[in-house]
Amino acid sequence: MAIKKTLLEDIAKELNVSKTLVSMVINGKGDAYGISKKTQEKVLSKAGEMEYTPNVFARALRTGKSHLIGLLVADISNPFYSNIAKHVERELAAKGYNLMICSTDENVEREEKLISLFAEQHMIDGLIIATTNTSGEFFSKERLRNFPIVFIDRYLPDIESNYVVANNYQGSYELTDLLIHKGCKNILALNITPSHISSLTERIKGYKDALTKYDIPFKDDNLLEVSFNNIQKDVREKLLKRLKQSPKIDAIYALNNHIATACLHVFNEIGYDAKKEGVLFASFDDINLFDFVKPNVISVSQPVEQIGVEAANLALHLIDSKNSESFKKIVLATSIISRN
Amino acid sequence: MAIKKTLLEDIAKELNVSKTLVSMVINGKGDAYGISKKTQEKVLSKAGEMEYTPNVFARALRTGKSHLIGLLVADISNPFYSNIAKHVERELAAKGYNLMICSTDENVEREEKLISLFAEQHMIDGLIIATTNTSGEFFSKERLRNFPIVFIDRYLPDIESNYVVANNYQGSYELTDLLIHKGCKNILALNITPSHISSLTERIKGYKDALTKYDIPFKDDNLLEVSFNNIQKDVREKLLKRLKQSPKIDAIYALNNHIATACLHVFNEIGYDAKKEGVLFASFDDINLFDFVKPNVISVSQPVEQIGVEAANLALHLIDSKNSESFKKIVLATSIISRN
DNA sequence: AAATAAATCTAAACTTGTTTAGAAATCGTT
DNA sequence: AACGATTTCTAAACAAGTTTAGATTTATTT
Repeated sequence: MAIKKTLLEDIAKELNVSKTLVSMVINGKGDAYGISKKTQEKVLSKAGEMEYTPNVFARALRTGKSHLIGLLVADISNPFYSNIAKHVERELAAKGYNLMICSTDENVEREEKLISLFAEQHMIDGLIIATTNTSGEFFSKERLRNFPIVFIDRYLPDIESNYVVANNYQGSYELTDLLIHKGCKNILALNITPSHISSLTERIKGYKDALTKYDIPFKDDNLLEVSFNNIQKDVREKLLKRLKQSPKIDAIYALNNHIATACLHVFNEIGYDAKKEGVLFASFDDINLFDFVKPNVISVSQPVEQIGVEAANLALHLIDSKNSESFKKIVLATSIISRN
Repeated sequence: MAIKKTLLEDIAKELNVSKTLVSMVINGKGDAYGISKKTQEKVLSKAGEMEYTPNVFARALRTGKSHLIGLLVADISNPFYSNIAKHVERELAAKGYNLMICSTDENVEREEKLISLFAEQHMIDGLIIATTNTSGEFFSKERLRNFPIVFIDRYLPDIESNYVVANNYQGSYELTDLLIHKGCKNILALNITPSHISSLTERIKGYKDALTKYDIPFKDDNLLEVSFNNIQKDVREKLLKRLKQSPKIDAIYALNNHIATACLHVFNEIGYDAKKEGVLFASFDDINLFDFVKPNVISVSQPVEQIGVEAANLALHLIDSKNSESFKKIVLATSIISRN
């Protein structure tokens, strides 16, 4: 038997005023609607006394605004995403918005279902998303066309959109450049396939362009593609095979943190000592524990906090400015952590 | 200019029936209300054709149910919590519920504010929470008394509640037991203070009881308390100091993953080689990258998936059974990962 | 003091569904 | 054909706010 909640009407009755007035005052529009200061105070104090809190559903139903922003990520257990989530949440909280985080489990269907529920239903006022979708088709739907959406981490090249991403090309280029400077000529890159994801294609491009700069020919043998659904097994298989082939590699470059972790597992399993073999190990995406893992990890660190903050503010901006001017594309610099 | 959404009424008009009927059919209550099969089919096909999706706010306003469950954690960027979140989400998705994850940033006020918003407002149907609160007072409020709440990771000893936690006592006891079996007699434990958090007090208890079992007297010098707000700095300071004192320690036991990471940073900074020093390193909470970090980490792994699944199901159970029978307390076994 | 203007407040409509109470149509029975 | 019983459907109330249009009350002007 739940306690009856205090309603606007209850306060109104207590004070012998209309609930209209109470609503206006509670929403801080007392002055705008010319409610006397004295009355405003009465209402506010009574509301406090009666522990009034508005019913979010009634409010959202009428106003079409929920003051809720959705964050959809592929996998909330990935520290890259959970760190972004933390910063988005902080930034939004400061602005009076709440964040609803959902993990799609790398499942496109689930992602689309959640977007339908949240965005089309206007359950949320805006959406921040690291999409797992391969094309922009879904987002081009009439109903979503005018919904405030901010892509993070990845964007879809076939549609115009607002996004906040790290400069994947530049980061990968610099990392490769560093490896080359450290004397590497046979850098084995491990990527995810199918790599329709913008961040990954750009990392590959940066890698290749850096090679080109130093006249190092790119060899197909030095780019292993591992299946997205089976990273661990694939990395194991292909890496083991490649390690036996010549020309011998002098660096291993994992294109994201999942692959990096998978490589570490393989090293561990076969007792591979990269240092002894004279092989450098690098990873795009930094994990703070990399500071302590055995093969030294040279990594590209993404500005996680900045991504979160910028994405939050961009989302809020889009919500405020209904007339969708131009699309905002924010590209943030990465930094190399070399851990000599 | 947002496209006009399809409403129940629109479908009703198209078919020349009442919106009541449409609502009944859409909610699968057609048979219960005796709507003819033929009409039901008409409605369903028209609804599909017009891409109808109900307004969640209107529905929630009327029914008082949102089919949304809240998950409040102190810090979503902590892999322990983000992993639980992932499993809770999976489990709930399978049951037709959505999860709303919020991170309170270890801020009690923010936690209470979010609970007020979500729970008291019935924005969510149930709450799963790793509370940062120190007492059960807030949760004893009339308004929350009958709200379905499942505590995870930590519970509040001063109130009766439903909870799903790991067996912190047993895990810590076994870990200490293992260290002793490996020859350790001076096990330095690092804990967070003030340690009102149930999980931590139980870990301490397990540690002490294991010592007692082997007639090893507990020494105050072997329990360092680091401030919650300043883990890194405190660990550094106190650990460095203790390392210089005698009797020399032969094991370092971090009572959670934050402390473990902080210890690793200190080791790194001062070039402390635990192995060479003959000191074992242990941690409550496992992180998968521990597999690769330099001082071997002996850890207690919590059944993250199980915690998530059990918490989700317990929450759903509480939502269904309004009459709050007895409180369910689920305590799950941990496992030791010794990484010799 | 009447007329006009300004300040303060309110009744009713509105948001979009769900549910209740009851109407209309169909059927079966004598 | 009349009656009640079923079957099928609907109008209106309801959830709890916000907003609009307009009503009162008070103040100002002549």
